[in-house]
Amino acid sequence: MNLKELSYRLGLSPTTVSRALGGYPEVNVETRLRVSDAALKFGYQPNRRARALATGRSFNIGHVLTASNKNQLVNPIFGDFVAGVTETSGALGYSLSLTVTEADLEESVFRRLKSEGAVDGIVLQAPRMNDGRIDLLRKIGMPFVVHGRATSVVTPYAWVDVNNKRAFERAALFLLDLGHEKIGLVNGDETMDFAYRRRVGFESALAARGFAPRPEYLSRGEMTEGNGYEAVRRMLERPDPPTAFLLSSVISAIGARRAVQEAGLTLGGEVSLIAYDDDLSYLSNRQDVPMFTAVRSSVREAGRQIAQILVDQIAAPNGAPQHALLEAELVVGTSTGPVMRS
Amino acid sequence: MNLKELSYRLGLSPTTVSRALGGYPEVNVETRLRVSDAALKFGYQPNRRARALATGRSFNIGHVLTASNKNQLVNPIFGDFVAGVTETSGALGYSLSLTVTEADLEESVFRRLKSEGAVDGIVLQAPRMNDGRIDLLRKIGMPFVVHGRATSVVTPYAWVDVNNKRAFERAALFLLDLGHEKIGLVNGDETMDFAYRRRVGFESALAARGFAPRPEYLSRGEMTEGNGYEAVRRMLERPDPPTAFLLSSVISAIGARRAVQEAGLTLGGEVSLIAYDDDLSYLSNRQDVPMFTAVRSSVREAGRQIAQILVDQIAAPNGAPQHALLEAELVVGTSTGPVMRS
DNA sequence: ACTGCCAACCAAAGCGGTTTGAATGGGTCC
DNA sequence: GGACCCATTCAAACCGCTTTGGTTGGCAGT
Repeated sequence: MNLKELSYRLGLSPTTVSRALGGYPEVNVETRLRVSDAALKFGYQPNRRARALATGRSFNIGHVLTASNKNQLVNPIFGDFVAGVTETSGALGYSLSLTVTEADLEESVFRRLKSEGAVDGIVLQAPRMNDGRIDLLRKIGMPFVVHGRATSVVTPYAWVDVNNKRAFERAALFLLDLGHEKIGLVNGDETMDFAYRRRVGFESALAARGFAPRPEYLSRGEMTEGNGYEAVRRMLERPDPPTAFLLSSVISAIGARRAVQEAGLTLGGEVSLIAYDDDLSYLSNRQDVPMFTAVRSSVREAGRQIAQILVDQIAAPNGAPQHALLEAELVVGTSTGPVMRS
Repeated sequence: MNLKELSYRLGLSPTTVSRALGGYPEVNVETRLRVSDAALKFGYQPNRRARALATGRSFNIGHVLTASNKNQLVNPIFGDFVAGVTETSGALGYSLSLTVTEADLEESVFRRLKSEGAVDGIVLQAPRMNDGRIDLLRKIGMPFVVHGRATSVVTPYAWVDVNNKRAFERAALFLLDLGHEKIGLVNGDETMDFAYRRRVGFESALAARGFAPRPEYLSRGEMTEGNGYEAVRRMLERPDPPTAFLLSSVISAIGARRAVQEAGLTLGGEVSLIAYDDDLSYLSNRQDVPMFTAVRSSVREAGRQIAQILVDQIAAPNGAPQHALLEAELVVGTSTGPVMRS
């Protein structure tokens, strides 16, 4: 069932039927009703491909996954993030279109998506501190919203980010207030902007209490269970081990918990731990009393806001770029306690 | 830059340019070269929307996420699975288009995707034992491939599945051979087909050794860390606790590990544990000696195969439905050991 | 009765490709 | 020299919708 067929059956022109369904005012109320009844009855849905061609919009928003051979890692937040984006974009009539590429081909993929007209806008994930993708997208005129920010990009762009600096500052101050002076930071890959900001927040808290950061208490890397385990194990093996840890993800925190337990120590006792919690659905830290004390911000909610901003941006490409800064909440769980003097 | 413009600059008709780029034989070699050079030079890419309309194909494959209000859970394998699908489908010229919907609206979403012509085929995830979606998709003539199977659907359809029965049978036999007679099964939601098959495999192994399944050693539910923890904790609190556990996912296995450690027991010592490992990239169990003894099959690889089969199916909708049964490997890690008599 | 206006509807021109059916022209064969 | 073929190329139709720029006819105003 297509428009021509439907309009023929109704004894109307395709124009009128299209307008009736599109909600245009120059259609008689009675006619509009007749049309929408018939559309329902015959199960008519405008063909998306034809609509896309006629309107010049694809009703797709794009998201590019990069997977180099070295790094087959899928971002653990991917699922929840995408669920959030899709939830909102879907309600606004857009679907999310995924592409995978080698990391070094990402820019050519953006160019292709643009010249093919495959997507109307792009969601940019995991910006690095100096991320060339932002300028590229602007240059080729592709609407986009960044999940995160890129410190060294100065021209304005649309973004949604968590206040990572403040979150880690608060977390560190919380530990310092409990008397912990030796705090290990198990950070993400610090070429990533969020990881850089987290370290800045951490060090700013230390400085506020008169402490200097100690390089041997810093670890950076992919946020996997294994890396969390290794980092904490190594630091605990030091002659002067940290009494507390700040972890960049619940996943690495799980590895940290393993290392702590293997060392015969207990969380919330000899060792305190605060994790950054993206509120992933399959790794819930939302028990009555959370297992991990955490700074928490829902990555799913970030996805929702990004979709909304992106669709706005597509509708008004020349409007001022919107952005949103989400504050993480500090939830106290069982993994922290006052420092124990030995 | 579009076809008309490009052909004008080349002094050729759109027809010839289109054919030259499309690789049709009736184009002079020299002309073809001239055309592809120019296309490269001007950065010409056929407009996807126009191509879609002309060919009647969208070059999208669809995947529908369901998220009811009760169940906001994102399948933990989602990220890796989607990465696998996209990897292969992308290489074949298809992108993956995601939609989210309330679970009870899923069928109407399928119908809409069909009548809108938004996607050329669908990847169906997480089939239940009696899954109406399979018959629906067949009925509306939408090509699809199922990730998993649906026991009570008898008409043939395309699928890729792991031999879940065999995997759990082997895992259980391995534990039985170590002398474990009291084995707890922490299964997924048994309305899901894979979970059902896993239990069948488990019980078949027990039967082979002359044991009957004990309902108090069975737990079913979402495969979260929390559920793994709870299930194992409860079973360990029994007067006659299991000496070994079979877990349906590494995520619940992580919860299980927590419960075991809290009970003051050690994995591979008083308690053995085997997990089903989907080989998720952010929860790697691929150390030199894996942490968890596991039956392992890469969900990403399954995604790749599904994409290939689906694209084949789209090209030849009337061909016999292909399928693939993947065998899981049993990898021995540190979480299992012979039963300890008390 | 004539003009002007407005509500309602429609024909036709795109959108940018692919594909059908035909045209062109040089070479081959007899 | 004429018929035939084949290799190339092209004009035009088509995919199914949106949108521009009318057209129609009834009614109010004078």
